[in-house]
Amino acid sequence: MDKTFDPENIEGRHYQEWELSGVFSCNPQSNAEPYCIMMPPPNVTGSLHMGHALNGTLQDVLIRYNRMRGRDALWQPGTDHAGIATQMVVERKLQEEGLPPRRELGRENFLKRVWDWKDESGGTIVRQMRALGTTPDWARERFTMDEGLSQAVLKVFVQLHKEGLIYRDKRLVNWDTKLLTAISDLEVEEREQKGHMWHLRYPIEGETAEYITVATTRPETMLGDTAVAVHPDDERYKHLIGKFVVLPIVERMIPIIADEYANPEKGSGAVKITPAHDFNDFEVGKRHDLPMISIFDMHGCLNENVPEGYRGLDRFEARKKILAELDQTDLLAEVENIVHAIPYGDRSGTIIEPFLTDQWYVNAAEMAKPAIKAVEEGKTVFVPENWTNTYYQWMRNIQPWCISRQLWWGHQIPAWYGPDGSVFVEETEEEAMAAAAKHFGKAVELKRDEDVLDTWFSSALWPFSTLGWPEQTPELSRYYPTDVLITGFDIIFFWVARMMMMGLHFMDDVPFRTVYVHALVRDEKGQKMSKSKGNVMDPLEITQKYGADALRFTLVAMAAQGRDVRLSEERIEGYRNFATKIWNATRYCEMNDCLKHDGFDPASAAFIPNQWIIGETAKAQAAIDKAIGEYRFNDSADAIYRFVYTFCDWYLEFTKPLLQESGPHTAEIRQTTAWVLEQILILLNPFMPFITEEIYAVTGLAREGERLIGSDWPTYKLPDNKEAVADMGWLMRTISEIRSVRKDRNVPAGAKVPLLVKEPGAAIKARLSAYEEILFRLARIESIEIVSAAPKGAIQTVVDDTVLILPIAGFIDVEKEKLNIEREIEKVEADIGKIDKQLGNERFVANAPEEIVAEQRARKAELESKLDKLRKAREDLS
RNA sequence: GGGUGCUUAGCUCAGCGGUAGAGCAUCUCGUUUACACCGAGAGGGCCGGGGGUUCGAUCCCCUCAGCACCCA
Repeated sequence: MDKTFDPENIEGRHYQEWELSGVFSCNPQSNAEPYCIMMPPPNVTGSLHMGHALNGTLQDVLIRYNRMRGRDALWQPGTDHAGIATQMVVERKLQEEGLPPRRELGRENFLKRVWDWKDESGGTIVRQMRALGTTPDWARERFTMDEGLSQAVLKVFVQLHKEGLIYRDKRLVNWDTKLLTAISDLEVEEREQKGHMWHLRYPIEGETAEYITVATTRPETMLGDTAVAVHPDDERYKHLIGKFVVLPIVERMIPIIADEYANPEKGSGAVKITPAHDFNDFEVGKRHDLPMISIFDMHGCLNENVPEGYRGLDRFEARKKILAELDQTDLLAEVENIVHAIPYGDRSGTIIEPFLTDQWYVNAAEMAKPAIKAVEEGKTVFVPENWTNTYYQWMRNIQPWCISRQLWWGHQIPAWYGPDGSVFVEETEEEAMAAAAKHFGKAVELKRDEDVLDTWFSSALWPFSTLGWPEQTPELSRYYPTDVLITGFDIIFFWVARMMMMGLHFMDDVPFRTVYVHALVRDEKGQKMSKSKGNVMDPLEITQKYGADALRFTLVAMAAQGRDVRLSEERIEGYRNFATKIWNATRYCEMNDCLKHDGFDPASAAFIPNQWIIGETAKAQAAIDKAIGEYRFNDSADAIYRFVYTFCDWYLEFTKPLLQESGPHTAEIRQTTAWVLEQILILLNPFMPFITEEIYAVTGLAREGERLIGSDWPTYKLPDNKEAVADMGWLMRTISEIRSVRKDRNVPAGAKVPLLVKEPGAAIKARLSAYEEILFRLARIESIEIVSAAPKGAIQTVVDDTVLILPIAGFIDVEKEKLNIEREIEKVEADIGKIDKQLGNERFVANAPEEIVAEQRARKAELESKLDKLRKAREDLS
């Protein structure tokens, strides 16, 4: 074996072997209990970032672990067509290549180009996931625009429409003036910005020099004002209600109305109402049956509904011009500097315009009801559970979901319009024609709705559409509901909530039993990684530099519940070193002929250190099981990490001297070492699949054709090993204490010293003799002698209640030594004082659990014995 | 404005009613045939402030301060 592990050379090879071996595949025919995870489908043309790496690693740990535990594991992979994002990329490409924009190109030609782009770059992210060592069932990979999934979309749309849960409505939407499409309220990002509040004076009709002042952040919308509202109880304005103002510039007469939306505390207390361009005003307009005058076109430029001089102006130019004109006519009362939130499109980055259009909506409030109930009843559980509140809060205040997008890339809405505008929603054009013929009494020409559906509409079906729905496939009945969904909190609303709604409606059961919500990956300073900040870490570069195992282990080790992952390269380097450590431990095993354990039964181990390390192996396994079962990924990583260090630092060091020459336990030590090494490989495999697989192969621990990925997760049946734990605990404490004393007194590392033990009991005597060789080597001791008193100038120290004496007079300063002991005595006295205070408290003794009281009494006795010995040691020094 | 987190060693973070922990960093030592991508040892903490509950609070409750994020 080489001296260091070289991940780059072996990762690709092992991955290929795994994939070809077929272990990634689920097996619907098997008798094993199924275990299923739906991969959140990444954007088909995207590339892998750290968020994907974290998400994928956690899922892979669960899948590998459960596969090893004998479950029939299905990790369903796939990609999402990402309507807006993908269409934007292709449109930008057209521009770069000097080609005509999409509307000139025509729908068919444009879509062909998008598909070309999808074919060209579509595999990227999926290939990149392989570099991480993730093991989804690639053969079942799906794409949201696959035929089957598209069929599911049609069926769902049509059925929900027939049930009245999807409907067409004219209302205000969030309109993106750059992408020229509606977007959902979730795709709008509010950004705090400095701006102005302009106070405008509107002349009252029929009065000279009487005005009502309204304040607005968007003066350009005044061209669409159809009322001024005041609060019904506002004494200042009561006399004006029912009168009219003359809208400046436009010269339109608009009423002064009473509505509680007007807030008397804010500004002048009067507010302009523009029902076609503000969500609140829209509601006011509906209440008062006001006209809704739309003044913008889809590009955000003023349309024919405004005075001639303003037509065609961009909304922000119009603002300047209006302010100038109002200022000139002395109708601009005041300009106030304020900070306010402005809506931006999360994709386009442009300011979103509330815009009055016809769109398709899902009655989300209705569909949310069962989805809320399911979580209330515990059918789906969030981990960490506080996300439940976030889910409820959103679901209980849910707005109609606008699902139509004025795009071409996506699922075209299955709605056809007749000559009179009546709509026929059917899965196919033929059915729509038939329905229309029935409606009109004759065949008519129909025009299909040009719009497509929000991408999240199709991904909401993912947990059942990927399993074959609407066909009743064996997979559908076997794997739905899935076991767990692993996802980031940023898409709880976008995706998780919608899957809940669709799953319950069409499958009559929740899509997943558990939702594990992980945090965002940030940089080491806690900043969100972004290309513009230049702080992104590319998972592939990291993988090349440190190995996929190191990255995976780091992500798992840092995935504590409820915390963001602050990733630093140092940490990754540290876990790369951990991998090297295991590699070198294996080399040691190889050199010492510790790679075979044929027929070894760990329960039969006779040598105490062997019993102990075997017991520790079982403890590590139990800790990993517990941690993974509770989705405490960081704890699982910690458990295996610690165990590997215990094995290397203590067990291997204990047994080293015993392997130098043949003794009564040599054979069993070799077998135990080999056995524990193999257990480490298995237990670590879900976290670090490459290095463990490689070691398994090169050491010959694997039998012909066997791979760790397909091996069984262990469970151990072992005899009680309390004695071994006690012995080894004592041995480790003793060695550490002697090392510490030597170091404190600057005894040269190479110098061997005698160890004197003062009047030990029978048990300690036995230990001293049993582990003599180990003590000699690890504590650099040359002899052990039982004595009844310490010689002059020797160091005394107490382990448990045994006095250890190191006659190293040459290295010590008696005065300093006295101080050392004095300090130690003070510490022990303070501890005893604390316990005395507790035990002296009647209420403690009466109320505290018995075992706590007993524990404190025992501790006190131990400390007193120690104190006694320390005092004697102090006397000996003087 | 409403909500949710967070505040523990120099840094990044675990822990969470009963003796304060890890990694990294720092300091010291290291010709021991696995490993310097290493080992051994050490230093370093009013567990954000204040109140309460409790025999006992870093942990539970209230409150204040600061910092994040989400929703309006």
